[in-house]
Amino acid sequence: MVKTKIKNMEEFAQASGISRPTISKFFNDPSSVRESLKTKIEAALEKYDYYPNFYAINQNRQLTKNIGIVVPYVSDPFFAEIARNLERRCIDAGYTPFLFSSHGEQAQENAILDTLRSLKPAGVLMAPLGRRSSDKIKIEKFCKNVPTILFDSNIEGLGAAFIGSDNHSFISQTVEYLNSTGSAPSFFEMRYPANPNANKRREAYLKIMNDLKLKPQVISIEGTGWEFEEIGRQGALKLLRKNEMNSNTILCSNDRLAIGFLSACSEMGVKVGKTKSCDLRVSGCDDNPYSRFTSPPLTTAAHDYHTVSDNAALALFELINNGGKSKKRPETLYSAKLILRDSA
Amino acid sequence: MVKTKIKNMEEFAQASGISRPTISKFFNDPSSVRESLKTKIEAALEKYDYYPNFYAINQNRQLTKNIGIVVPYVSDPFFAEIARNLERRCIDAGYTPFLFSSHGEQAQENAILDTLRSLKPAGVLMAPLGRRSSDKIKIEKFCKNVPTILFDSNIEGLGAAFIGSDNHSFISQTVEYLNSTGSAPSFFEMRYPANPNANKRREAYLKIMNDLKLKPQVISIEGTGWEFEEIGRQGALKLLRKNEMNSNTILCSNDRLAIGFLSACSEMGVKVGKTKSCDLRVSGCDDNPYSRFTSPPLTTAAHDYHTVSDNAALALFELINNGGKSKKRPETLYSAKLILRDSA
DNA sequence: ATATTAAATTTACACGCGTAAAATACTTAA
DNA sequence: TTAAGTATTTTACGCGTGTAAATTTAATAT
Repeated sequence: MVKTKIKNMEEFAQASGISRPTISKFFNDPSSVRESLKTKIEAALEKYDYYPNFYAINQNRQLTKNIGIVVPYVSDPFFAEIARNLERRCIDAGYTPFLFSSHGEQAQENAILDTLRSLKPAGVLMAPLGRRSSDKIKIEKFCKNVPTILFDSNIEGLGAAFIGSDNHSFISQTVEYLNSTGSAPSFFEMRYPANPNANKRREAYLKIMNDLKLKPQVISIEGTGWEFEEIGRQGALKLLRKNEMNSNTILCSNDRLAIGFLSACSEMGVKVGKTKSCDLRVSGCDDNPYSRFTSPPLTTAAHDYHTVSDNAALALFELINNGGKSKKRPETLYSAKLILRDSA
Repeated sequence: MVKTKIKNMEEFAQASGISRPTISKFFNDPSSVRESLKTKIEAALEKYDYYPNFYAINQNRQLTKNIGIVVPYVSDPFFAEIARNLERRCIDAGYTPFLFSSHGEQAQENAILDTLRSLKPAGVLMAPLGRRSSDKIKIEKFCKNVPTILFDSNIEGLGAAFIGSDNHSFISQTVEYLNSTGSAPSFFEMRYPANPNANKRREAYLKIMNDLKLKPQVISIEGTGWEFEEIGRQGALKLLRKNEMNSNTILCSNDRLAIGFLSACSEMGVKVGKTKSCDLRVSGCDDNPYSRFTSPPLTTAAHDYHTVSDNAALALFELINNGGKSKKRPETLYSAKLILRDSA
C-alpha cells in the first residue's frame, strides 16, 4: 500500500478530519486528547505518510523533549557503556537523546556546548573533560542557560548536581584488600592523565598508604591521548625491564591501563595472579566491560553503571520537572564494589 | 567581561551595524562575504552573546548541514571506533554529526529513522541491524527520502552506496594462513548472530574449506544479544569441556567472540598460541581495538578503519554535492589485512 | 573620472508548528 | 432533560531564520 504523502500538519489535519491544534496537542501528549480522537488520529497516521517537522516543533516549544548527552570519548568502553545506559533511560522516559563525544578535545567540547545551546534541550547530562580552568568559564556560562547535570567528573559548583563515583572508596577498598592479602600496591598511572578522576585516585592512594603507615610508590608513565591500553602497555614494558617496582603488587589508576599492563606482562613472560607461582598481582579501577575477559581476569573496583546512569537520569528528569531550577547542588558519590578475580 | 545578551539575528545585525541577510549569509558560509565585513562580524561575535537558533536555521534551509550516523550498538568497540572516525570526518568537513545507536533493537532503529527523517539531514551514514526482512521496507522508504550510504552491513539495493568489508577475504586469508601453518580451523560462531556479516563469513568459510578439499566444522553456539564476549566465553567453556573439536585451530566469526574464547581457555588452563607447547590456536575477525591486548595477543583479520570511514564519509559528501542523486549504487568492499600476533 | 561588476541593503514573504482566546460541540451527572 | 464542565474547533498571531527581488553602495577596471 502506498501511503499518501502529506506535507505538513495542516494537510494531515484536513485529511484526517481533525483540527490542527488538536493534532498538535496529540503529538505533544497523546493522552491529552479524547480516546475516540486518539484512535482516529492513530488510524490516520497509519493511512497517511506524515512526519512532524522537528525544527518547526521545537522552535516554538517552550521546552523541547530533547536531552543532550556529552561524553569525553565515545570509544572509551566505560563512556560507551554509560552513554548506552543513559540513552536507554532517556528513551524510556519519552525523551530523545542526542549523544555527543568531545573526542578528547577541548575545542570539540566547546563546539558541542554551542550546538547544544542552540538545540535548546530540556536538559543535558555531561561528563566534562575537565582539564583546563579556562574551560570552566565556558561550561559555567552554559550551565546558567541550560539545566545540566554533571557526571563522572566533577567541576566544583557547576551544573545543578553531580553524580559520580567516590574515587576514595575505589582506592581504599582495593589497597586494603591488597595489603591484607599480600604486599601493599604501587600505584600505576599516567603522568598527565586525560581524566581528572585520576588525580583524585592518586591522592586517595597516597592518603590510604599514609594512614596504613606504608611507604607509597607512585609510578607515573608518559603518554598522552586516549589510547590508554597502549600507553599502559608501553609504560609497563619499560617498568618491567627496569625492574624499578618497590612492590610485587600493582594498582592501576584505571582498567584500561591495567589491560595494557597485563598485555605487557604476558609479552614479557611475567606471570600475573594471586597464587604462589605468580610474579605479580595487578588490579584496576572501573570494571571496564573488558576486564572480566583478560587473562587472568582483572581484579578491580567496579562502578555501578546502572545506579549511576539511573540516578543521573532521574536527577535530570527531576530538574526538568522543576523548571530547571534547583536550590542545592547535591553531589552524589557512589562507592565502589570490589570485584575479586584472578589477577590480584 | 560580561557580553551583552542578544536575542536574535535581527538584534545582532543592528548591534553590529550590518544587515540581517548578510549576517545570515555569513553563518551559512563565512567566506561568502567580503573580508572587511567578515572581520567586522567576527569582532561583533566576540563582543556580543549571540547564538543562532538551530531550529529556525534549519527550518528554512533547503539543505541542512547535519549528518546522521546510525550504528547498531554504540558499546561495541568496533562500532564505537567507526562512529568516532565518521564523526571526525563530518566535523572536519563542516558538518554537524548526530550519532544514534539502535541499541540492537529493530524498534529503536525504526524510531531513529523517524527522528532522522524529521531532522532532514543532508545525509545519513547507516550501519543497519539488517536482520528481519520487514525492516527492509522501512529502510527502503527512508532511503528514498534521505540521501543514505550504508556501511558495514549491506542490504541489497538500499541506499546510494555500500561501503563495507569483503568478508570472503577476511576468512580466506585467515583459513589459508592457518592451514598452511598447521591444521585447518574449525569455525566458531553464534547460531543466531546479531550481525549479518556473520552469515557471510560462515559461507566464506565453507567455500574455502571446500576449495581446499578440507572437511569443515562449524561450531554454532547458543546465546543472543550483543554481549558477544560472554557468549563466546560460555560457548567455549562448553566446547572445551565436551572436547568436540575436530581441529586444534579455531577461527572465530569475530574478535569479540574470540576474546571470550581466549578468556575461557585461560580459565580452563588451555594454552593458546602457535608454539609447540600450545594446545590450541585461536584467531578472530575485525581487529577489534582490544584484540592486541589479549593474552596471547589475537591473530586476526583487520578492517582498515580509517579507509572505511574515510570512504564512507567521502561517498556521502559526494552524494550530497550531487543533490542526493546517484545513478549507480556502487558497492565497495575492502579486503582484510591479516594481523599475525601470537594466538595463531 | 567613468563604466562595469560585485557585494550589501532593503523589503517582504515563507517555513511549519506552538499556542492563546473565543466560540462551539460534546460528555457527564444530577 | 438540563446544566455544568470539558474537549474541540476556529481564528489568528508569533517564533527566528532562509531567501528572493529590487535597489543601493562599494570595489575594480578602463
